[in-house]
Amino acid sequence: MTDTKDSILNSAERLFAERGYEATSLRAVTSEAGVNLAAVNYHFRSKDQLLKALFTRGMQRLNRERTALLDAYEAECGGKPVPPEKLVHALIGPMLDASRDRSRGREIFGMLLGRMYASPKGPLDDILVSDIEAFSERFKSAIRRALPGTSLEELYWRSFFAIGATAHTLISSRLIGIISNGLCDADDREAVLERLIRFIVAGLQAPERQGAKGKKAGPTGKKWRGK
Amino acid sequence: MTDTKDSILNSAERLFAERGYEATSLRAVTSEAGVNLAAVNYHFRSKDQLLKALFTRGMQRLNRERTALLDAYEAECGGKPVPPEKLVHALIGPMLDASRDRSRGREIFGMLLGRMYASPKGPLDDILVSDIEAFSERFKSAIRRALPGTSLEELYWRSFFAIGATAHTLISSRLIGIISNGLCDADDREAVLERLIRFIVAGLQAPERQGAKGKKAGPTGKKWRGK
DNA sequence: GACAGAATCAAACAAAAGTTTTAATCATAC
DNA sequence: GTATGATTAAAACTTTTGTTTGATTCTGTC
Repeated sequence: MTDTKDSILNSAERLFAERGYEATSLRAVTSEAGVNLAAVNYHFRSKDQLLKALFTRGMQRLNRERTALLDAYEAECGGKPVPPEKLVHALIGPMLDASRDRSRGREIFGMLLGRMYASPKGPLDDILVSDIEAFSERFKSAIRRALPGTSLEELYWRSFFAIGATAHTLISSRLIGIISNGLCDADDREAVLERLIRFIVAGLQAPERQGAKGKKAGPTGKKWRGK
Repeated sequence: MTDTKDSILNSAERLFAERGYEATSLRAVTSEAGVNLAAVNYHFRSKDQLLKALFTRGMQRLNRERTALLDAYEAECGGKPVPPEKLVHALIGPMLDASRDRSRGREIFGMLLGRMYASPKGPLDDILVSDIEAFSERFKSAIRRALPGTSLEELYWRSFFAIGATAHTLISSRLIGIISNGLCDADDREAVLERLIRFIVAGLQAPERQGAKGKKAGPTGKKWRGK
Protein backbone atom coordinates (compact mmCIF):
# COMPACT_ATOMS: atom_id res chain seq x y z
CA MET A 1 0.00 0.00 0.00
CA THR A 2 2.54 2.52 1.12
CA ASP A 3 5.06 0.77 -1.03
CA THR A 4 5.57 3.66 -3.40
CA LYS A 5 5.51 6.12 -0.54
CA ASP A 6 8.42 4.40 1.11
CA SER A 7 10.23 3.98 -2.17
CA ILE A 8 10.02 7.70 -2.71
CA LEU A 9 11.26 8.41 0.78
CA ASN A 10 14.22 6.11 0.43
CA SER A 11 15.24 7.31 -3.00
CA ALA A 12 14.81 10.92 -1.99
CA GLU A 13 16.89 10.37 1.12
CA ARG A 14 19.71 8.90 -0.85
CA LEU A 15 19.66 11.46 -3.64
CA PHE A 16 19.21 14.47 -1.38
CA ALA A 17 22.10 13.22 0.70
CA GLU A 18 24.35 12.64 -2.28
CA ARG A 19 23.53 15.55 -4.54
CA GLY A 20 21.81 17.97 -2.23
CA TYR A 21 18.19 19.01 -2.04
CA GLU A 22 18.12 21.83 -4.57
CA ALA A 23 20.23 19.94 -7.06
CA THR A 24 17.97 16.91 -7.05
CA SER A 25 14.92 16.96 -9.31
CA LEU A 26 11.75 15.11 -8.50
CA ARG A 27 12.15 13.36 -11.79
CA ALA A 28 15.43 11.92 -10.59
CA VAL A 29 13.75 10.75 -7.41
CA THR A 30 10.75 9.14 -9.03
CA SER A 31 12.90 7.64 -11.73
CA GLU A 32 15.16 5.98 -9.20
CA ALA A 33 12.22 4.89 -7.11
CA GLY A 34 10.51 3.44 -10.18
CA VAL A 35 7.30 5.34 -9.61
CA ASN A 36 5.38 7.94 -11.50
CA LEU A 37 6.36 11.58 -11.27
CA ALA A 38 3.01 12.70 -9.94
CA ALA A 39 3.26 10.28 -7.04
CA VAL A 40 5.34 12.75 -5.11
CA ASN A 41 2.72 15.44 -5.18
CA TYR A 42 0.05 12.89 -4.50
CA HIS A 43 1.54 11.26 -1.42
CA PHE A 44 3.32 14.32 -0.16
CA ARG A 45 2.07 17.74 -1.04
CA SER A 46 5.20 19.22 -2.51
CA LYS A 47 8.94 18.79 -2.71
CA ASP A 48 9.29 20.79 0.48
CA GLN A 49 6.86 18.58 2.34
CA LEU A 50 8.71 15.53 1.08
CA LEU A 51 11.89 16.85 2.61
CA LYS A 52 10.11 17.58 5.85
CA ALA A 53 8.60 14.11 6.01
CA LEU A 54 11.96 12.63 5.21
CA PHE A 55 13.54 14.63 7.91
CA THR A 56 11.06 13.89 10.63
CA ARG A 57 11.30 10.19 9.93
CA GLY A 58 15.08 10.23 10.13
CA MET A 59 15.22 12.43 13.16
CA GLN A 60 12.80 10.33 15.13
CA ARG A 61 14.76 7.22 14.27
CA LEU A 62 17.98 8.95 15.20
CA ASN A 63 16.73 10.23 18.52
CA ARG A 64 15.19 6.87 19.32
CA GLU A 65 18.56 5.22 18.87
CA ARG A 66 20.31 7.91 20.84
CA THR A 67 17.90 7.61 23.71
CA ALA A 68 18.14 3.84 23.71
CA LEU A 69 21.91 4.04 23.90
CA LEU A 70 21.80 6.56 26.69
CA ASP A 71 19.29 4.49 28.62
CA ALA A 72 21.47 1.43 28.28
CA TYR A 73 24.57 3.27 29.41
CA GLU A 74 22.83 4.80 32.39
CA ALA A 75 21.46 1.46 33.44
CA GLU A 76 24.91 0.00 33.05
CA CYS A 77 26.42 2.65 35.29
CA GLY A 78 23.86 2.29 38.04
CA GLY A 79 23.56 5.63 39.79
CA LYS A 80 27.01 6.81 38.77
CA PRO A 81 27.48 9.41 36.05
CA VAL A 82 27.95 7.97 32.61
CA PRO A 83 31.53 8.52 31.42
CA PRO A 84 31.95 11.10 28.65
CA GLU A 85 33.07 8.53 26.08
CA LYS A 86 29.74 6.80 26.28
CA LEU A 87 27.78 10.02 26.28
CA VAL A 88 29.53 11.11 23.14
CA HIS A 89 28.92 7.76 21.58
CA ALA A 90 25.23 8.02 22.33
CA LEU A 91 25.21 11.47 20.75
CA ILE A 92 27.12 10.87 17.55
CA GLY A 93 27.30 7.11 17.19
CA PRO A 94 23.84 6.80 15.65
CA MET A 95 24.77 9.53 13.20
CA LEU A 96 27.76 7.66 11.84
CA ASP A 97 26.23 4.27 12.44
CA ALA A 98 29.56 2.59 11.99
CA SER A 99 29.14 -0.94 10.74
CA ARG A 100 25.74 -1.48 12.25
CA ASP A 101 23.89 -2.86 9.31
CA ARG A 102 24.73 -3.00 5.65
CA SER A 103 21.72 -1.00 4.60
CA ARG A 104 23.57 2.18 5.49
CA GLY A 105 20.25 3.80 6.20
CA ARG A 106 21.39 5.86 9.14
CA GLU A 107 24.60 6.85 7.52
CA ILE A 108 22.75 8.24 4.55
CA PHE A 109 20.46 10.18 6.79
CA GLY A 110 23.51 11.40 8.66
CA MET A 111 24.80 12.90 5.45
CA LEU A 112 21.47 14.50 4.81
CA LEU A 113 21.40 15.83 8.33
CA GLY A 114 24.83 17.30 7.95
CA ARG A 115 23.77 18.94 4.74
CA MET A 116 20.71 20.35 6.41
CA TYR A 117 22.80 21.92 9.12
CA ALA A 118 24.75 23.64 6.40
CA SER A 119 21.66 24.78 4.54
CA PRO A 120 20.31 28.26 4.57
CA LYS A 121 17.67 29.20 7.05
CA GLY A 122 14.39 27.82 5.88
CA PRO A 123 11.22 26.09 6.86
CA LEU A 124 13.27 23.17 8.05
CA ASP A 125 14.67 25.11 10.96
CA ASP A 126 11.57 24.41 13.00
CA ILE A 127 11.84 20.66 12.64
CA LEU A 128 15.57 20.77 13.13
CA VAL A 129 15.37 22.76 16.33
CA SER A 130 12.41 20.94 17.83
CA ASP A 131 13.93 17.56 17.11
CA ILE A 132 17.24 18.66 18.51
CA GLU A 133 15.53 19.83 21.66
CA ALA A 134 13.79 16.49 21.96
CA PHE A 135 17.05 14.76 22.74
CA SER A 136 18.82 17.82 24.05
CA GLU A 137 17.04 17.82 27.40
CA ARG A 138 17.77 14.18 27.95
CA PHE A 139 21.40 14.65 27.01
CA LYS A 140 21.88 17.83 28.99
CA SER A 141 21.33 16.36 32.41
CA ALA A 142 23.57 13.42 31.63
CA ILE A 143 26.46 15.53 30.46
CA ARG A 144 26.17 17.94 33.34
CA ARG A 145 26.60 15.03 35.70
CA ALA A 146 29.52 13.70 33.71
CA LEU A 147 31.32 17.04 33.60
CA PRO A 148 30.24 18.86 36.73
CA GLY A 149 33.10 21.33 36.58
CA THR A 150 32.04 22.93 33.31
CA SER A 151 29.43 25.62 32.92
CA LEU A 152 26.25 24.87 31.04
CA GLU A 153 27.00 27.55 28.49
CA GLU A 154 30.34 25.98 27.71
CA LEU A 155 28.78 22.55 27.47
CA TYR A 156 26.29 23.81 24.93
CA TRP A 157 29.05 25.25 22.82
CA ARG A 158 31.19 22.17 23.00
CA SER A 159 28.34 19.86 22.12
CA PHE A 160 27.68 22.18 19.22
CA PHE A 161 31.30 21.87 18.09
CA ALA A 162 31.04 18.12 18.45
CA ILE A 163 28.04 17.98 16.15
CA GLY A 164 29.92 20.13 13.70
CA ALA A 165 32.92 17.85 13.59
CA THR A 166 30.61 14.88 13.13
CA ALA A 167 28.56 16.48 10.37
CA HIS A 168 31.70 17.47 8.55
CA THR A 169 32.99 13.94 8.81
CA LEU A 170 29.79 12.53 7.42
CA ILE A 171 29.64 14.86 4.49
CA SER A 172 33.14 15.54 3.28
CA SER A 173 35.26 12.73 4.57
CA ARG A 174 35.85 11.89 0.92
CA LEU A 175 38.32 14.77 0.94
CA ILE A 176 40.63 13.51 3.64
CA GLY A 177 41.93 10.67 1.56
CA ILE A 178 43.08 13.10 -1.08
CA ILE A 179 44.49 15.64 1.31
CA SER A 180 46.45 13.06 3.24
CA ASN A 181 47.76 11.42 0.09
CA GLY A 182 45.94 8.24 0.91
CA LEU A 183 47.28 8.03 4.43
CA CYS A 184 43.84 8.39 5.99
CA ASP A 185 41.08 5.95 5.15
CA ALA A 186 37.58 7.29 5.53
CA ASP A 187 35.97 3.95 4.78
CA ASP A 188 37.03 2.32 8.00
CA ARG A 189 34.02 3.76 9.75
CA GLU A 190 34.61 2.07 13.04
CA ALA A 191 38.08 3.52 13.31
CA VAL A 192 36.81 6.93 12.30
CA LEU A 193 34.14 6.85 14.97
CA GLU A 194 36.73 5.95 17.53
CA ARG A 195 39.01 8.80 16.52
CA LEU A 196 36.13 11.21 16.49
CA ILE A 197 34.97 10.20 19.93
CA ARG A 198 38.46 10.56 21.32
CA PHE A 199 38.76 14.01 19.78
CA ILE A 200 35.41 15.20 21.07
CA VAL A 201 35.82 13.79 24.56
CA ALA A 202 39.09 15.64 24.92
CA GLY A 203 37.45 18.80 23.68
CA LEU A 204 34.61 18.43 26.15
CA GLN A 205 37.05 18.01 28.99
CA ALA A 206 39.19 20.99 28.07
CA PRO A 207 39.91 23.37 30.92
CA GLU A 208 37.41 26.18 30.97
CA ARG A 209 38.59 29.72 30.68
CA GLN A 210 38.75 31.43 34.00
CA GLY A 211 40.91 34.51 33.47
CA ALA A 212 39.71 38.09 33.12
CA LYS A 213 38.11 39.38 29.98
CA GLY A 214 41.07 41.56 28.98
CA LYS A 215 42.04 41.85 25.36
CA LYS A 216 44.69 39.61 23.98
CA ALA A 217 47.65 40.65 21.87
CA GLY A 218 49.62 38.75 19.28
CA PRO A 219 52.45 39.37 16.90
CA THR A 220 50.56 41.61 14.50
CA GLY A 221 47.96 43.02 16.79
CA LYS A 222 44.67 41.50 17.82
CA LYS A 223 45.47 37.81 17.91
CA TRP A 224 45.24 34.80 20.09
CA ARG A 225 47.60 34.60 23.01
CA GLY A 226 48.80 31.18 24.08
CA LYS A 227 48.51 30.00 27.64
CA MET B 1 36.96 49.22 -15.28
CA THR B 2 36.54 46.06 -13.29
CA ASP B 3 33.98 47.83 -11.18
CA THR B 4 31.11 45.65 -12.27
CA LYS B 5 33.26 42.56 -12.09
CA ASP B 6 34.02 43.19 -8.45
CA SER B 7 30.46 44.14 -7.70
CA ILE B 8 29.33 40.83 -9.07
CA LEU B 9 31.93 38.95 -7.06
CA ASN B 10 30.95 40.66 -3.85
CA SER B 11 27.23 40.29 -4.31
CA ALA B 12 27.61 36.69 -5.35
CA GLU B 13 29.77 35.95 -2.35
CA ARG B 14 27.23 37.37 0.01
CA LEU B 15 24.22 35.72 -1.61
CA PHE B 16 25.86 32.36 -2.15
CA ALA B 17 26.92 32.39 1.48
CA GLU B 18 23.50 33.34 2.76
CA ARG B 19 21.17 31.38 0.50
CA GLY B 20 23.45 28.78 -1.01
CA TYR B 21 24.75 28.44 -4.53
CA GLU B 22 21.92 26.51 -6.15
CA ALA B 23 19.24 28.57 -4.50
CA THR B 24 20.68 31.86 -5.71
CA SER B 25 19.76 33.00 -9.19
CA LEU B 26 22.01 35.09 -11.34
CA ARG B 27 19.20 37.58 -11.53
CA ALA B 28 19.35 38.00 -7.79
CA VAL B 29 23.09 38.53 -8.00
CA THR B 30 23.03 41.08 -10.79
CA SER B 31 20.06 42.82 -9.27
CA GLU B 32 21.85 43.25 -5.96
CA ALA B 33 25.04 44.27 -7.69
CA GLY B 34 23.18 46.79 -9.78
CA VAL B 35 24.51 45.46 -13.06
CA ASN B 36 22.99 43.87 -16.11
CA LEU B 37 22.15 40.19 -16.11
CA ALA B 38 24.36 39.41 -19.07
CA ALA B 39 27.38 40.86 -17.30
CA VAL B 40 27.90 37.60 -15.46
CA ASN B 41 28.27 35.57 -18.61
CA TYR B 42 30.38 38.29 -20.15
CA HIS B 43 32.94 38.71 -17.38
CA PHE B 44 32.84 35.14 -16.20
CA ARG B 45 31.84 32.40 -18.55
CA SER B 46 29.06 30.82 -16.56
CA LYS B 47 27.58 30.59 -13.11
CA ASP B 48 29.96 27.75 -12.36
CA GLN B 49 32.96 29.78 -13.36
CA LEU B 50 31.74 32.64 -11.24
CA LEU B 51 31.70 30.39 -8.24
CA LYS B 52 35.17 29.14 -9.04
CA ALA B 53 36.54 32.65 -9.42
CA LEU B 54 34.87 33.63 -6.18
CA PHE B 55 36.33 30.68 -4.47
CA THR B 56 39.87 31.09 -5.68
CA ARG B 57 39.87 34.72 -4.64
CA GLY B 58 38.65 33.90 -1.15
CA MET B 59 40.92 30.93 -0.71
CA GLN B 60 44.01 32.81 -1.69
CA ARG B 61 43.12 35.60 0.69
CA LEU B 62 42.45 33.07 3.42
CA ASN B 63 45.68 31.18 2.92
CA ARG B 64 47.63 34.40 2.73
CA GLU B 65 46.31 35.40 6.13
CA ARG B 66 46.92 31.96 7.55
CA THR B 67 50.48 31.90 6.32
CA ALA B 68 51.13 35.38 7.60
CA LEU B 69 49.90 34.39 11.03
CA LEU B 70 51.97 31.26 11.06
CA ASP B 71 55.05 33.15 9.95
CA ALA B 72 54.54 35.67 12.70
CA TYR B 73 54.08 33.01 15.33
CA GLU B 74 57.12 31.08 14.22
CA ALA B 75 59.24 34.18 14.23
CA GLU B 76 57.93 34.96 17.69
CA CYS B 77 58.89 31.52 18.95
CA GLY B 78 62.40 31.58 17.57
CA GLY B 79 63.43 28.04 16.88
CA LYS B 80 61.02 26.53 19.37
CA PRO B 81 57.84 24.77 18.25
CA VAL B 82 54.82 27.04 18.05
CA PRO B 83 52.32 26.13 20.78
CA PRO B 84 49.13 24.43 19.58
CA GLU B 85 46.90 27.35 20.56
CA LYS B 86 48.65 29.58 18.09
CA LEU B 87 48.72 26.96 15.38
CA VAL B 88 45.00 26.47 15.71
CA HIS B 89 44.48 30.18 15.64
CA ALA B 90 46.47 30.46 12.44
CA LEU B 91 44.36 27.69 10.95
CA ILE B 92 40.86 28.77 11.89
CA GLY B 93 41.21 32.38 13.02
CA PRO B 94 41.14 33.79 9.50
CA MET B 95 38.01 31.74 8.82
CA LEU B 96 36.06 33.28 11.64
CA ASP B 97 37.85 36.59 11.42
CA ALA B 98 36.50 37.62 14.78
CA SER B 99 36.12 41.34 15.01
CA ARG B 100 38.88 42.14 12.59
CA ASP B 101 37.15 44.65 10.42
CA ARG B 102 33.54 45.64 10.07
CA SER B 103 33.38 44.69 6.43
CA ARG B 104 32.85 41.08 7.43
CA GLY B 105 34.43 40.05 4.17
CA ARG B 106 36.29 37.06 5.54
CA GLU B 107 33.43 35.94 7.66
CA ILE B 108 31.14 35.85 4.66
CA PHE B 109 33.64 33.83 2.73
CA GLY B 110 33.99 31.58 5.72
CA MET B 111 30.29 30.80 5.50
CA LEU B 112 30.64 30.13 1.81
CA LEU B 113 33.60 27.91 2.47
CA GLY B 114 31.70 25.97 5.05
CA ARG B 115 28.84 25.55 2.65
CA MET B 116 31.22 24.33 -0.03
CA TYR B 117 32.60 21.70 2.27
CA ALA B 118 29.06 20.47 2.72
CA SER B 119 28.29 20.54 -0.98
CA PRO B 120 28.13 17.52 -3.18
CA LYS B 121 31.17 16.46 -5.07
CA GLY B 122 31.59 18.69 -8.05
CA PRO B 123 34.02 20.66 -10.14
CA LEU B 124 34.91 22.67 -7.07
CA ASP B 125 36.63 19.75 -5.45
CA ASP B 126 39.76 20.42 -7.44
CA ILE B 127 40.09 23.99 -6.26
CA LEU B 128 39.15 23.04 -2.75
CA VAL B 129 41.72 20.31 -2.50
CA SER B 130 44.52 22.16 -4.23
CA ASP B 131 43.99 25.25 -2.11
CA ILE B 132 43.82 23.17 1.01
CA GLU B 133 47.07 21.50 0.08
CA ALA B 134 48.65 24.88 -0.47
CA PHE B 135 48.51 25.64 3.23
CA SER B 136 48.44 22.07 4.37
CA GLU B 137 52.12 21.45 3.76
CA ARG B 138 53.06 24.57 5.62
CA PHE B 139 50.80 23.65 8.51
CA LYS B 140 51.79 20.02 8.64
CA SER B 141 55.40 20.55 9.59
CA ALA B 142 54.46 23.07 12.24
CA ILE B 143 51.90 20.85 13.91
CA ARG B 144 54.16 17.82 13.82
CA ARG B 145 56.71 19.79 15.75
CA ALA B 146 54.11 21.03 18.19
CA LEU B 147 52.71 17.56 18.85
CA PRO B 148 55.59 15.17 18.28
CA GLY B 149 53.89 12.34 20.14
CA THR B 150 50.99 12.00 17.73
CA SER B 151 51.06 10.10 14.46
CA LEU B 152 50.67 11.97 11.22
CA GLU B 153 47.53 10.06 10.37
CA GLU B 154 45.92 11.07 13.61
CA LEU B 155 46.96 14.67 13.10
CA TYR B 156 45.31 14.70 9.70
CA TRP B 157 42.09 13.42 11.16
CA ARG B 158 42.08 15.83 14.03
CA SER B 159 42.79 18.81 11.83
CA PHE B 160 39.94 17.59 9.70
CA PHE B 161 37.64 17.49 12.71
CA ALA B 162 38.81 20.95 13.66
CA ILE B 163 37.86 22.34 10.27
CA GLY B 164 34.49 20.65 10.63
CA ALA B 165 33.74 22.23 13.96
CA THR B 166 34.77 25.60 12.56
CA ALA B 167 32.70 25.30 9.41
CA HIS B 168 29.69 24.26 11.43
CA THR B 169 30.15 27.24 13.69
CA LEU B 170 30.33 29.59 10.75
CA ILE B 171 27.26 28.26 9.07
CA SER B 172 24.74 27.29 11.66
CA SER B 173 25.70 29.14 14.78
CA ARG B 174 22.33 30.83 14.45
CA LEU B 175 20.86 27.64 15.87
CA ILE B 176 22.73 27.59 19.15
CA GLY B 177 20.93 30.60 20.50
CA ILE B 178 17.62 28.84 20.04
CA ILE B 179 18.77 25.49 21.35
CA SER B 180 20.32 26.96 24.45
CA ASN B 181 17.31 29.15 25.13
CA GLY B 182 19.34 32.27 24.65
CA LEU B 183 22.10 31.20 27.00
CA CYS B 184 24.71 31.09 24.24
CA ASP B 185 25.45 34.18 22.19
CA ALA B 186 26.81 33.48 18.74
CA ASP B 187 27.37 37.15 18.00
CA ASP B 188 30.25 37.55 20.42
CA ARG B 189 32.65 36.30 17.81
CA GLU B 190 35.77 36.84 19.83
CA ALA B 191 34.45 34.70 22.65
CA VAL B 192 33.31 32.03 20.21
CA LEU B 193 36.73 31.88 18.63
CA GLU B 194 38.31 31.48 22.02
CA ARG B 195 35.97 28.64 22.98
CA LEU B 196 36.52 26.97 19.66
CA ILE B 197 40.29 27.18 19.93
CA ARG B 198 40.19 25.74 23.42
CA PHE B 199 38.00 22.88 22.25
CA ILE B 200 40.16 22.07 19.26
CA VAL B 201 43.46 22.30 21.09
CA ALA B 202 42.23 19.83 23.66
CA GLY B 203 41.07 17.53 20.88
CA LEU B 204 44.43 17.74 19.16
CA GLN B 205 46.21 16.85 22.35
CA ALA B 206 44.00 13.88 23.16
CA PRO B 207 45.85 10.69 24.01
CA GLU B 208 46.26 8.53 20.96
CA ARG B 209 44.86 5.06 20.91
CA GLN B 210 47.48 2.45 21.59
CA GLY B 211 45.59 -0.72 22.52
CA ALA B 212 45.00 -3.74 20.31
CA LYS B 213 42.49 -3.76 17.46
CA GLY B 214 40.06 -6.11 19.16
CA LYS B 215 36.34 -5.53 18.84
CA LYS B 216 34.49 -3.60 21.46
CA ALA B 217 31.26 -4.58 23.15
CA GLY B 218 28.61 -2.42 24.74
CA PRO B 219 25.27 -2.81 26.46
CA THR B 220 23.25 -3.77 23.41
CA GLY B 221 25.92 -5.31 21.29
CA LYS B 222 28.42 -3.57 19.08
CA LYS B 223 28.97 -0.32 20.88
CA TRP B 224 31.66 1.90 22.20
CA ARG B 225 33.46 0.75 25.28
CA GLY B 226 34.76 3.42 27.63
CA LYS B 227 38.34 3.42 28.75
C1' DG C 1 -20.22 -8.44 -10.08
C1' DA C 2 -20.80 -3.50 -9.44
C1' DC C 3 -19.51 0.45 -6.98
C1' DA C 4 -16.46 3.91 -4.47
C1' DG C 5 -12.39 5.46 -3.23
C1' DA C 6 -7.50 5.22 -3.54
C1' DA C 7 -3.63 5.01 -6.36
C1' DT C 8 -1.13 5.27 -10.77
C1' DC C 9 -0.18 7.04 -15.21
C1' DA C 10 0.71 10.06 -19.33
C1' DA C 11 0.49 14.54 -20.71
C1' DA C 12 0.48 19.27 -20.31
C1' DC C 13 1.20 23.79 -17.78
C1' DA C 14 3.44 27.67 -16.04
C1' DA C 15 7.23 29.67 -13.90
C1' DA C 16 12.13 30.18 -13.31
C1' DA C 17 16.79 29.89 -14.62
C1' DG C 18 21.17 29.95 -17.30
C1' DT C 19 22.64 31.37 -21.53
C1' DT C 20 22.85 33.72 -26.01
C1' DT C 21 22.11 37.36 -29.24
C1' DT C 22 22.08 41.79 -31.13
C1' DA C 23 22.15 46.48 -30.68
C1' DA C 24 23.68 50.55 -28.12
C1' DT C 25 27.10 52.96 -25.40
C1' DC C 26 31.59 54.06 -23.69
C1' DA C 27 36.60 54.50 -23.75
C1' DT C 28 40.79 55.05 -26.10
C1' DA C 29 44.31 55.55 -29.60
C1' DC C 30 45.32 57.38 -34.03
C1' DG D 1 36.81 63.55 -35.14
C1' DT D 2 36.74 58.88 -36.05
C1' DA D 3 37.48 54.19 -35.96
C1' DT D 4 38.12 50.18 -33.03
C1' DG D 5 37.52 47.38 -29.29
C1' DA D 6 35.58 46.75 -24.71
C1' DT D 7 31.61 47.08 -21.99
C1' DT D 8 26.67 47.46 -21.02
C1' DA D 9 21.68 46.95 -22.12
C1' DA D 10 17.33 44.78 -23.42
C1' DA D 11 15.19 41.03 -25.12
C1' DA D 12 14.54 36.52 -26.49
C1' DC D 13 15.69 31.44 -26.33
C1' DT D 14 15.97 26.93 -24.51
C1' DT D 15 15.89 23.86 -20.97
C1' DT D 16 14.58 22.38 -16.65
C1' DT D 17 11.61 22.19 -12.83
C1' DG D 18 7.65 21.72 -9.65
C1' DT D 19 3.01 21.18 -10.11
C1' DT D 20 -1.61 20.11 -11.91
C1' DT D 21 -5.08 17.73 -14.65
C1' DG D 22 -7.94 14.16 -16.31
C1' DA D 23 -8.20 9.58 -17.50
C1' DT D 24 -7.20 4.83 -16.14
C1' DT D 25 -6.33 1.03 -13.16
C1' DC D 26 -6.30 -1.20 -8.82
C1' DT D 27 -8.50 -2.56 -4.27
C1' DG D 28 -11.64 -3.71 -1.18
C1' DT D 29 -16.77 -3.90 0.09
C1' DC D 30 -21.66 -4.71 -0.16
